[in-house]
Amino acid sequence: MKQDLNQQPTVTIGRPRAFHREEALKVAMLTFWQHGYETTSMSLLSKKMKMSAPSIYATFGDKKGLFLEALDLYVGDLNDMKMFLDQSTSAFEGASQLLKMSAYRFTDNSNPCGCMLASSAASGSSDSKDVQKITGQFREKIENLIQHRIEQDIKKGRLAKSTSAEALATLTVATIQGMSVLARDGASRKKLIQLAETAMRAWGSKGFVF
Amino acid sequence: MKQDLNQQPTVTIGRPRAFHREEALKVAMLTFWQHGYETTSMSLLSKKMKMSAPSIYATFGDKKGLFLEALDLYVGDLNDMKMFLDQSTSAFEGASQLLKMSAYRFTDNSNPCGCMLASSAASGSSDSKDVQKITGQFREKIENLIQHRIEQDIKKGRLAKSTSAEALATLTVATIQGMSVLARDGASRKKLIQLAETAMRAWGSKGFVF
DNA sequence: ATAGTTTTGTAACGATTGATACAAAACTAC
DNA sequence: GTAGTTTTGTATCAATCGTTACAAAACTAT
Repeated sequence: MKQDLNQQPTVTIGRPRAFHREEALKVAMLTFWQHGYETTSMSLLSKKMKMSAPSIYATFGDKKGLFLEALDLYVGDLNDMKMFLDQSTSAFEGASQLLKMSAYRFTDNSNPCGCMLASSAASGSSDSKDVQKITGQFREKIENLIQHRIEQDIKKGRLAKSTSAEALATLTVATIQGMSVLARDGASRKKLIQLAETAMRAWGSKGFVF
Repeated sequence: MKQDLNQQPTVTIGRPRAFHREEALKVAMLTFWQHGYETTSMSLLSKKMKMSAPSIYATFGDKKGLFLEALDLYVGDLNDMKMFLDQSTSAFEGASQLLKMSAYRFTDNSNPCGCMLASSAASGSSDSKDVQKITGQFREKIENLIQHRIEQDIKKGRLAKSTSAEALATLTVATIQGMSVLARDGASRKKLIQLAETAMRAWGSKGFVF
């Protein structure tokens, strides 16, 4: 019988940790979300996470490793997003919900404004090119999920054969990322919801052929 | 008779400058555009501009002053944008052209990818809050210009009275800013043009009531 | 030629950057 | 109690950050 390697031992050896890994990671996520990857200093992270620098390095490797873990935590499991889209009554409904959820998340007072994926590595020095690339790959994956969901509806005849799945998927992602910019400028939730609804009008009448 | 105070003297006193102010400023703009405000170092600027740090400081004040001048150079005169919108045959046509011009500019090989306004201060440390605010104010001004142009068409009956000028203006700005994100991810010009056209579909049939 | 003015290049400033060396501390195992 | 293991806190590393002091250089005016 196979052992569960993810299970951590109930009794650990050595001096016990003074912090909770997942909680500290969440704080790091929020800090990067607020201030960006390169423009967040280790000293600020140390203060916010209430961990000394050596503890952070021992736990997460280096700054880049910490950021990438924080980014994974922010994005979550993309399979969940895929399932959400698949279970939506239509591609239109799924994309619409995605936009509205983004509008809510980007203006949640208990979080920084906007989208961490959009802002935290929007620009940076040459040293951070790889990190910028990773955020772009996340966007690409999300766009592909949406595109595939739209293609399903086209095949089913739920959307016109002439529909460009790529164009609508691109619009959805671009709207989310643009929404993030406005959210960071201080745009209200109401305004972002209105933006979500307006963008969905590009799909045609409620996204139906009939 | 009034003197032209903008005219600089043909004969200057002291040691002549070894650089061309406007050319150096343009290089600074391109560097900030590529790497962002806080994530561009003075040493990189010094190298790219081919000016020593003291020369940069004597000419532009400090890093923030240099960035703000570079940002003004990037944005250009907003009156020009206002005139462009006013002279467009319709608000729809004006916004459409704006999106397509953005798609071109954001994928121009002789420039960095994307929009300097969108990426250079998308996030930053607490020290750069004021700079982030200024980029946001530019976006707000641009959105207002578009909104007012739409309101003109509504008054003229060229757009339905039920049209939300704010919603369409917000969508336009959000699309441009989202387009910038995709451009920096490496999206093709063709894809961004398609995005521009798709977003304009939210206006309804060619933006006409009739 | 000399004085006055401005820019230049060098060389450095204190502060902060990401990252570590090291020993005391706090635990388990035997 | 002693050995072994891991984390902690302190103190610091070299490098870079934005910025500036200062004197030599290059010009104009008289």
